[in-house]
Amino acid sequence: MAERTQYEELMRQFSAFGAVRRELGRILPSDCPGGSAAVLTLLGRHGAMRMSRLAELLAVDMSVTSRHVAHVVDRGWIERSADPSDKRSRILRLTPSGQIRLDELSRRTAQLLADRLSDWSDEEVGQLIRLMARLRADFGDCRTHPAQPPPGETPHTPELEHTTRTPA
Amino acid sequence: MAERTQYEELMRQFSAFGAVRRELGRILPSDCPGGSAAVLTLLGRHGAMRMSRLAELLAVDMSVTSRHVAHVVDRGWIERSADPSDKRSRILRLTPSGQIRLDELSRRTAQLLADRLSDWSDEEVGQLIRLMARLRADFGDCRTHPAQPPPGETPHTPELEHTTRTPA
DNA sequence: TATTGTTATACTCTATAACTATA
DNA sequence: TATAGTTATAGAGTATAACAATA
Repeated sequence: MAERTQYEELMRQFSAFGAVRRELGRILPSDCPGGSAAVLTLLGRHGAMRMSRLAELLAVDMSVTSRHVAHVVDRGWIERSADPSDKRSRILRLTPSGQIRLDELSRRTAQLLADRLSDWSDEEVGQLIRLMARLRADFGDCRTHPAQPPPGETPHTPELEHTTRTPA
Repeated sequence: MAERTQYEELMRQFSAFGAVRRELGRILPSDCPGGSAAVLTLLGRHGAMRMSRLAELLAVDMSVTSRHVAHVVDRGWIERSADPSDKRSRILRLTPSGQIRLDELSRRTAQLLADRLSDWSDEEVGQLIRLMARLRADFGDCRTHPAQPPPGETPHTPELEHTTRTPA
């Protein structure tokens, strides 16, 4: 358990991290914004999956996922096929052209990181990865355990949710 | 210098960090979005300053800073007074009501972090702070050293810039 | 002419809500 | 009735460009 001033400093670093995020976003091709890149990356890493699973991995609402996916499908980078076992579901899968796109993105990103973090040791990069993974885990299931809303405000999720979707 | 797969993993963590950011955003009062909170925090930490300095600390374009500041001024949380030494400039300063708002935000944020990171040691939180600060430094001056733009794309900043503003 | 700041416009990401189709 | 997914709409954040006032 850390002290309050430490939490304030951590919050400051979180806020400043936006600059890193934006810088990484600048190397994306104009037809492949961040949302599309995230979809390609997750499909590349985890293989074919349903929309709901992708929404969970992206940690955003399924409506958002649907929009990102539509953009990527339009460009032919993934295919959206029917799930024979449940006709409501759709299975997402990288196409060969999507794999090429992903490889290119991956190469470009690694290049930029290698450039900016040239004086970081392997161990230091690993440390940051571990801490951020743990951070994510401890904040994980954000949408299933909503924070106490500000007084006078309506909570964004009225009850415990076990899905990553808009309440009906 | 780390390996490529490590950079890809790091990128994945960066991407997933969005969920943490959004969760932290959910505890903000509806009249104080993230941009306003960042303005208050930086003025509280560094004291009165000019727009250009604030834009530099926020690491966003001055046009964005201007918008955030206008929102905060409208609510009476900061005052925007003329700089006697340069009539083009404006000095920003927290008002007493802004200080109260900031204290409240700070308290609420520390509370959420203390809750989510309850099993992190003081040392671990410090480690994350140090690594993120270094990350920010190594990505720092993003706008003054633009990354190589994608092939076939126009660079966002045509030349080396030494200010945080839209090229005229 | 160059600099400080503001405003108008456009784009991305996100959430909520309403809707369709299937279970 | 509940679930998977889509679409419409609204709000926040950001960047670029054009502009006004001052240096």
